[in-house]
Amino acid sequence: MTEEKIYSKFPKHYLAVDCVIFGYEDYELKLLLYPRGFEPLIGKWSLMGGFVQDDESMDNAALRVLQQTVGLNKIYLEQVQGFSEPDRDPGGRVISMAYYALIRIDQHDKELVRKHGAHWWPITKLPQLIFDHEKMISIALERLQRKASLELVGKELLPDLFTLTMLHNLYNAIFQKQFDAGNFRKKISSVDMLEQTSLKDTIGSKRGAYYYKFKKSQNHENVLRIVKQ
Amino acid sequence: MTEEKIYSKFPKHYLAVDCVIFGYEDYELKLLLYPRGFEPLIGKWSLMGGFVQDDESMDNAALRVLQQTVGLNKIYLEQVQGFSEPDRDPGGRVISMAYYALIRIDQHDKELVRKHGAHWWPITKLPQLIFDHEKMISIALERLQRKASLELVGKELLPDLFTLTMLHNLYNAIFQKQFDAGNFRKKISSVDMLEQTSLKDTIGSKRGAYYYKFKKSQNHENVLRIVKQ
DNA sequence: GCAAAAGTGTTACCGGTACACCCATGT
DNA sequence: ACATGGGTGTACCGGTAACACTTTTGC
Repeated sequence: MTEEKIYSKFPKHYLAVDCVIFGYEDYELKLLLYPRGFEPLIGKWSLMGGFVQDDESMDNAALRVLQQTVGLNKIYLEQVQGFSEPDRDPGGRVISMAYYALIRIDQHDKELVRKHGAHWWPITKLPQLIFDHEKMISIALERLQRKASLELVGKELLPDLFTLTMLHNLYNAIFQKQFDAGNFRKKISSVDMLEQTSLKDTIGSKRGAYYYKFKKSQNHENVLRIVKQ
Repeated sequence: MTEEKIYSKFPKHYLAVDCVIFGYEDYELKLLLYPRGFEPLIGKWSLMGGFVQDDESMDNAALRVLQQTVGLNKIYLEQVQGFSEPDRDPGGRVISMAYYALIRIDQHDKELVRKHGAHWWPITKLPQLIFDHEKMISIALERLQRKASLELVGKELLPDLFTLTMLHNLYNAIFQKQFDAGNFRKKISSVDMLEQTSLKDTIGSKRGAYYYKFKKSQNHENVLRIVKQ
């Protein structure tokens, strides 16, 4: 019994993935946006996306798109939500699955990104976007915030070595608020996930701040609760 | 410029929705499952599903499927996650979006359900299921638990009038644990969402327990935190 | 010495938890 | 009267938030 025989009376649809690509730079959470490369709405700012192929899962489609656009292949990725209003794309009936990705701005392939005309936008000053991409971003940000409040993100957004102040600033950027420095520090120390190194950052401060790194064996029992849910 | 001209070089896919239908009865959280009606794996237990049509969103496809299978048209519904492994369905390449629904077991069309051969299964004693449906269920349950810990579910699962004990038992069933009765009661009272009626349930107890109902204007500011996230 | 960032300590308060206790009523 | 579930009160404990304070170093 072939596929055609079984399901052939049902309609088929174009299926896309759209990636909300988060990065962190200059005390700001940023998003990588692209000028759309084809009609309709060619040239308008857009999330990077692509169509799902026959032999790949949506996760893999998103990874492939990211590989092609930022030149990285080990990327933290999370499914966000499906978008399927019949008229969401004026170019045709396309169902899209939104993903969010976390990447290190300093690690991605800048040349590749430049060639596409892409640009890192601060999350607080986004341009107008096509279709339902703004909605995708706002839900993706909520998801990132939830993850960050439970899990200690940073591994995906900061350099291998980082100071607690850098982590603190990252969290301020993610939640758009000022966490108390002392309390934040204590909270972080209470979960046993970071390892102090003997190195110090002497650029950002006079006294110097110890660099930390993530422990190899992540202890997933210890959950943070940076903000109340 | 027609749809064909723009996107025609990309593949199309079958797109389905599968519904995790939660109900509550006899102190247990239950799931409505169906014997699959066609090959492959005909007769095996399965979530109720259906294919997305050209002119409907996935949400509407799920609502249509629910309408056709339990005979209700105002149903609480939430998207769970997309499933797209190329080989997840041996009958063909089908991407599926899982949804969960909350319905009142006493309100649905029992005759319609019986005709389909469907059965309400306690969440603790599920049969083997086809494809990745067990995964869909476990994620849907997590989502339901999260919603219930933040929002006070009950409107969708209990009768219009209910006692605090009934709500307590519902929460015990959802979280598979025993909440302290006194503390549960206080927590519920602290969020201003229920209205005490003058009626009493005199069947379940000798003293009698007041019936409550949900207030018209839900105060979404007041969030519960039944369990820590 | 002073400014500036790193890092520690202190305290008051709030909310969760455990559990004891009283209440109303049918038998 | 007593068993049963409904409903209330209390006391302890731990986490959180606000904020004062100390440390180190470059200028």
